[in-house]
Amino acid sequence: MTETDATDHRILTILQKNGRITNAELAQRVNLSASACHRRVQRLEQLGVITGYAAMLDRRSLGRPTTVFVEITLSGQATELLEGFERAVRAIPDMLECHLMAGTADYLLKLVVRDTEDFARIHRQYLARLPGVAQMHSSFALRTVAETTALQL
Amino acid sequence: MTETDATDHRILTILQKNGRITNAELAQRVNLSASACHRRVQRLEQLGVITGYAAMLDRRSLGRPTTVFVEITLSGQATELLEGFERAVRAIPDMLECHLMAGTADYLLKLVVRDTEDFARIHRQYLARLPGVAQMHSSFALRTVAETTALQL
DNA sequence: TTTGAAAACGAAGTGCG
DNA sequence: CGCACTTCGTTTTCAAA
Repeated sequence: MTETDATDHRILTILQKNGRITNAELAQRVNLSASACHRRVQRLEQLGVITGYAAMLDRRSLGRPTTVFVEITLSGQATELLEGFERAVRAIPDMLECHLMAGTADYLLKLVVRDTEDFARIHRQYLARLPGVAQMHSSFALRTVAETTALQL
Repeated sequence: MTETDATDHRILTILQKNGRITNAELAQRVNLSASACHRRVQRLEQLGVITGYAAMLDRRSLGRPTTVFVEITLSGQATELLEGFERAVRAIPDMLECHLMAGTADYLLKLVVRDTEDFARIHRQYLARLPGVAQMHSSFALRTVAETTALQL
């Protein structure tokens, strides 16, 4: 909690938007010398606050414009059942997120697909074969109003 | 639309996992000369296939361990209503995603918060004040099984 | 112990064959 | 498309506060 200060937060805010900024420019923007700034970034990486760097891609250009959310209820709450389900879930291609939700042992999955036909194929090939499923409900996103991974610090 | 070949896909797959890899190493891993590889990456950036680079942060370290999904039904479908709602939604802090869903003019929001109390505050301050809302339902994630932004190419 | 200046090293980007 | 060269950034070291 007290392991990151306000300057760290400024650094992280910049790096979330521009993960490839040069250390020299980053240092300028947070009013530090290059070496002091460099040491802070290294420390944040070592602490695991920065887990890595990623290129952000345009889904549309790559033929995955469609986001689908799938809600799944399992037939029970036994640990074995959940483990088997989760193992199978991890094998689904283009599955971006899977959350175990509070309440009724529901899972919420987020997938990105080419089109409805592509989703039908994924459904047949993967979703319909998931073990221990009692109920499943899929919802398509018509339009994404906002989508980011950047935390506000 | 945009023509990308198998080598581009290999480049993108690597850059999604390691956005700060050096051009020299990237070139080696895809069996290209440094200059050829460099030109491809530049082209992908220029085409908008690569939209940027981001540091990935650990939410837990930064005190935002809790993911909440909020489903909202509006009281109508008038363009004005949607626009007013979306404008207000964009002002919510720690809102990572907002999707307009097919079906019943539902919105699905994803937020990351410190704890349930923090969510209660955000609810009071922002969610409860959104215009045109007929129904709202919030669900907490107990555990995140999988979470990535990386597309499988 | 922490900081900044600067050197040494390595990578990126350009232009030319 | 590849090579070589120039420029620029990173990273280490060292000295000082």
